[in-house]
Amino acid sequence: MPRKSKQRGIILRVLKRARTHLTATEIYDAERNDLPNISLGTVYRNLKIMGQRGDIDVLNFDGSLARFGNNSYPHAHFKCDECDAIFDVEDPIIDEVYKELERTEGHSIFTHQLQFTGLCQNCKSKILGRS
Amino acid sequence: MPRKSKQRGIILRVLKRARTHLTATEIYDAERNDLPNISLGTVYRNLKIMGQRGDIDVLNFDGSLARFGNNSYPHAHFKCDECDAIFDVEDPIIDEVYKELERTEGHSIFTHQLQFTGLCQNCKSKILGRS
DNA sequence: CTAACTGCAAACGTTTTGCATTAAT
DNA sequence: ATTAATGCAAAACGTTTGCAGTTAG
Repeated sequence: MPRKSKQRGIILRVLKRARTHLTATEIYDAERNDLPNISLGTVYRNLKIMGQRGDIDVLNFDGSLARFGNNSYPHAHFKCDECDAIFDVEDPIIDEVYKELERTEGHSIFTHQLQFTGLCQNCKSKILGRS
Repeated sequence: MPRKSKQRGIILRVLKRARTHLTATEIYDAERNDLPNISLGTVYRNLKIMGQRGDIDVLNFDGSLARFGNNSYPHAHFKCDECDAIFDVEDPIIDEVYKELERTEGHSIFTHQLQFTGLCQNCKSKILGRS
């Protein structure tokens, strides 16, 4: 049975406080403020466990990895092409989409992942000028 | 300006013939039937080019990479948890979803990627018994 | 002839793993 | 006391890159 660990607790705190999704190395760096001796291996081990448990949100945009804390409730992701920040956005996939797809395709759907890319509000005004 | 290459042509043929999406190494292995001396580096180089050109479909499900030929028209993907095969499925995200999200979130959306997981028709009947 | 493309092998960044030690229960 | 979790370092993995030679235009 799993035990509590200071290291895992702090990972979750780091993720909850972050404004955007973080890579393993960014988490590692942040966590060293509190636990200077934590190892990157431990961060990876815990992120894996927490991802499997569903405690956090594991995200692969292009082959690099980012994670997110407090897997609050269903949401999709938006990544800005310009500044690379990742935002949570409303998820338009509802039960009826599952049902309709299951009907047309014949598979049984359990989960989904939805990602958008484009320009975030911030970068948009920088580029287009703040009219 | 880009030139033709036997290697790149065969990659596309391999992808078009494949029943499911392939990893770089699988493509490499398949291609060695025709070009025994092709190198894995060349496969990666070409997959990258073809992906950028939009000739093929580049897919990241969990940190591993799969690709798909003949980027026919917009579709979503379904991966079977049991047999790991990837199927193209109908994409429920339509223009109006973009518009609605842009309105509520304030970002400008250019692209999206949508992936489902679950049990494919085949594995479902294997597991549940062919009633 | 030019330069895009190749094969090869070395290098790279990310993630995983083995092992002896530490710490939660 | 038991054994999950750790730090450390080495290894594994997928991918990229430098280079000299080849090939398409």
